[in-house]
Amino acid sequence: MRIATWNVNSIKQRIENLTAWLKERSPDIVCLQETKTVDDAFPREPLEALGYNVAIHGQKTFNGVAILSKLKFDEVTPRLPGDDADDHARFIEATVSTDRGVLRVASIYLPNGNPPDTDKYPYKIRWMDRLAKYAHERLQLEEPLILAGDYNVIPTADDVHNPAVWTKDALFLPQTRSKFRALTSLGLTDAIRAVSDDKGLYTFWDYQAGAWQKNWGIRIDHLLLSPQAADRLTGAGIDKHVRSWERPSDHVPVYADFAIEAV
DNA sequence: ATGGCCAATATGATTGGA
Repeated sequence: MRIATWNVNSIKQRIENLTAWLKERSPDIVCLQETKTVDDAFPREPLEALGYNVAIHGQKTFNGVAILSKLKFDEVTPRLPGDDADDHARFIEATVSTDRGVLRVASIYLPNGNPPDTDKYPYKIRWMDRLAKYAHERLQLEEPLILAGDYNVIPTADDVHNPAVWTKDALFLPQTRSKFRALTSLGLTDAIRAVSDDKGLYTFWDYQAGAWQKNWGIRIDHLLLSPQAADRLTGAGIDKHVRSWERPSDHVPVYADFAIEAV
């Protein structure tokens, strides 16, 4: 079972890159973020033509998440619990059936939080608290659980080209990193860090200032695994080459492989 | 760190991204 996450920065602008990458990497389940469209306008057909079931939770203009799955969905649930007034489309969870029982996958688009001196930062922190509460509850189910998405968190100084530049950014502030550690400390494993201690593993390069050409990247897209998923992890990687394609997203796909099979 | 981008929106200047 191969499970991936990709912030596509508009599903409509990225549909050709997405289908090309799906053919190349053949993931079984894909979590998408920043689809940036209402559900009625989501391009389902080219994805269904490749054998994917499509679960979407979008909104006009901004945000938007989706899950693609070659396995049939058993349950699909949009919205992160904990704040009924939060109308941003940033979370969708689905379950599928496997030889290890229920496999639960969530596609997550955690708020950016910049600039930190506005109400955007406390919204990010509250969202992280809600995510930790949700994760704590889900972990008690003792299922294979994968929380995959754009976390907008640079976990450590090894995950950014020049840490000093980012010290006052919402993605790297001490409180942000502390909240991320609180999340992983519940018992979640960062799939990429389970397979590599290398520096320079990035998932995002800004469109501006030649960031890609200079490799000024950051690692902010993560797959966090419950113990029951981490125990079955066989590999993980970042498809960096996708950033060099025509009309790229500023993020690239991240994937992990598991010794878990469809039934 | 920024000279340099990109996407959506009743299409022209703004907002959001990270």
